[in-house]
Amino acid sequence: MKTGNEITIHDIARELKISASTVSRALNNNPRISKATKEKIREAALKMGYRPNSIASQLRTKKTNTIGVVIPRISRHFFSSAISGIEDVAYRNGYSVIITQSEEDYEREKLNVQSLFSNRVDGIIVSLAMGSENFDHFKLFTDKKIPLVFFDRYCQEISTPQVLIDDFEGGYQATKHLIEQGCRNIVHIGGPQKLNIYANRLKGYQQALEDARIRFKESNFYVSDLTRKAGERIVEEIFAAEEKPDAIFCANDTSALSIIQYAKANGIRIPEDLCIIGFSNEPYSELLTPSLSTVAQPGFEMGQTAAEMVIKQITEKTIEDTKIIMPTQLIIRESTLKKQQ
Amino acid sequence: MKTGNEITIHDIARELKISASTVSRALNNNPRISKATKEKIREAALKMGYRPNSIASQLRTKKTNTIGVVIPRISRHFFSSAISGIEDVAYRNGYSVIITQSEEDYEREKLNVQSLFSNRVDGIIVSLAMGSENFDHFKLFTDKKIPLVFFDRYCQEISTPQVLIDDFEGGYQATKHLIEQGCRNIVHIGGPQKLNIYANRLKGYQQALEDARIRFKESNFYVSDLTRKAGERIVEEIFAAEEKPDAIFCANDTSALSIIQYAKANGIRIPEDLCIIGFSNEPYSELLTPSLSTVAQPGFEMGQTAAEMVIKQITEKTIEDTKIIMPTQLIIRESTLKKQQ
DNA sequence: ATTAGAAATGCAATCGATTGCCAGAAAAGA
DNA sequence: TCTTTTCTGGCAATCGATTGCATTTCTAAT
Repeated sequence: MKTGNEITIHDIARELKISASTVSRALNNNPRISKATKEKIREAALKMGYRPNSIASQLRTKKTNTIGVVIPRISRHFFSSAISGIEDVAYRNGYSVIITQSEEDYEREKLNVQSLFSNRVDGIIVSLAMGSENFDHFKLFTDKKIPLVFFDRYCQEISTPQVLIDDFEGGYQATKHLIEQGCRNIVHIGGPQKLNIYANRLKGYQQALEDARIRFKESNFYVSDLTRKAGERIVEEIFAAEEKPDAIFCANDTSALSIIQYAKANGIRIPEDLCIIGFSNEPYSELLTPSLSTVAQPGFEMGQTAAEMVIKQITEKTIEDTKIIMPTQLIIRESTLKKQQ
Repeated sequence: MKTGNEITIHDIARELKISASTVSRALNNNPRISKATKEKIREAALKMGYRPNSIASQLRTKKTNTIGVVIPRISRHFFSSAISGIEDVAYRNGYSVIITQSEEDYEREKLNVQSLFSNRVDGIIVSLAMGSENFDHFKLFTDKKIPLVFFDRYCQEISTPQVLIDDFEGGYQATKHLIEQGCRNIVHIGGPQKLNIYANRLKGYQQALEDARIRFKESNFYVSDLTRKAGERIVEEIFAAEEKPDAIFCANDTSALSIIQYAKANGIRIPEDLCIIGFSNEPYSELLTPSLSTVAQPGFEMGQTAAEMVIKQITEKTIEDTKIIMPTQLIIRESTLKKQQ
């Protein structure tokens, strides 16, 4: 009871007139300690209210049992599901999780990564910010061979495990579905093409057009940051143009929402005049009127997989370079489902 | 360069032929070190790629600069906003944040609290799980005088700072608004009454009725866990009964959503036949058709305030017992706004 | 030139748990 | 009975940064 208040293994050792090493080993269930002694020590530890000081242990073992997470924003449903998946796996394996948000900002992402490094996390899971231009901040991790796993939004320049979804296929299916509904003049509102996910959704869209022998028109492709505001701006632009589209495939639900609201306000009938499909299956998409067709991403499972991958790398001390691609699921709702024609 | 790869203050000291203490002090900007030396040391540190080992520092100073957070679930918009508020303040003050989810489960909450304690967080911010029956796990913190702040859902038995919203007033305003719309037979669907927030919303409802000289009927009050499922069950029960209500005040938006969907499916007109108001202003509530009236909570600001309070207690080493009550905001939308009569 | 006093820096213990190596005791074999 | 193994357990160094106290160096005053 010397040290302030905190009970240490030394206090237990003194109490039991044995050495601290024995206490440490007993509590870690080391086979070198006899059953009887272990029992005695555990009992004393419990009685004295001992709580291991993980900081001390971390310093000595150079393991923090902590996984860092860097995501754009926690409030997006896809990411909060992913976090739940990460936590699920992490806690079951005895890891804590430190979550940080970049808020789509490069500087903030950099700071977060540095802070996680200083906190000596055993590994990190990252989904890039839209604003990220440079990836040097990850060298901190790759140089020291600290496991790094990207999910959803990754960076090609760094060879490290990735958990992705099949954005190409998602974009393909969404577009194909629109074509099957009879749409021919399909606009695509995409995100920053620096990000793999948006580039692939575009490719899927283009491929579906091509397979249906519909020519891809540059003028039918818009890029934005996919916020609601941007959606509102773009939809006005679209409908101010000469030729009106009969369908819009948005790279996320947020911009699809803007379109729906614009359409409703301007007497454009959905899906009769205009079909709309989004991406991500935000919780609200099924609640809209008309309900929004979209492409679902398995957020929770992606989080789980990413966590399993970092933990595997941490424990096995192997830096692999596996890439896991998870399937998307086309969800058809009212916004694209024309009545039997 | 002895120790593996990691640069320590000793490496810098050796390089510059000075002592490690001087390096430490210089990097901490201690006034006892001369400007010239500081400059020299900082330069060397930068050049050598030195990264402070915060674990070592934490062990020595017994400060982790980390705040733990325990919330029911990250996916609820109110909580993710609160987290953003917490992070905002925390990062600006040099703290990391460890977030854990109880998923409304008592056992999980207990585990999370214990884990945060073992991780030696400098303080914790908690919003209780619905399932919490017992609060002994917080003794770990209160006994050791580690700052603990409750927000939104607190526990009366522990005297510690709280950041709350004015649930009474929120319930009162919501009910009063319904009465002003001409509703007289108002049902309230509340949450577990163990939780202060739901008990207070009920009280506000009752007070509003009383002030309008409407008798509170026990049969108009339902308790549930406020999930969508529960909402569906209850609404059927309500409309199976003899006397139909002309308004329903739900303690959250999720159950209000169930009601709206039931009403739409059963030809009950909103707001003409039935007014509905929720609580929390989930992002989807404004997107519903009809859009849902609700009571907004300042989640982000509550998070900020809670974080400021823990940090204040950490730095000033005072355990106060302040209670901050933040205002709610009634948001009137289509689901309660009858046309001019 | 000398020395009190201030300024700058160094020494060594410390935080608490872990672990390689060593030692005593008991068990087994010769 | 004596030597060799096998078990248990202890000693002391270590992880890297911090800090009270001691020491050296410098400034300035006599």
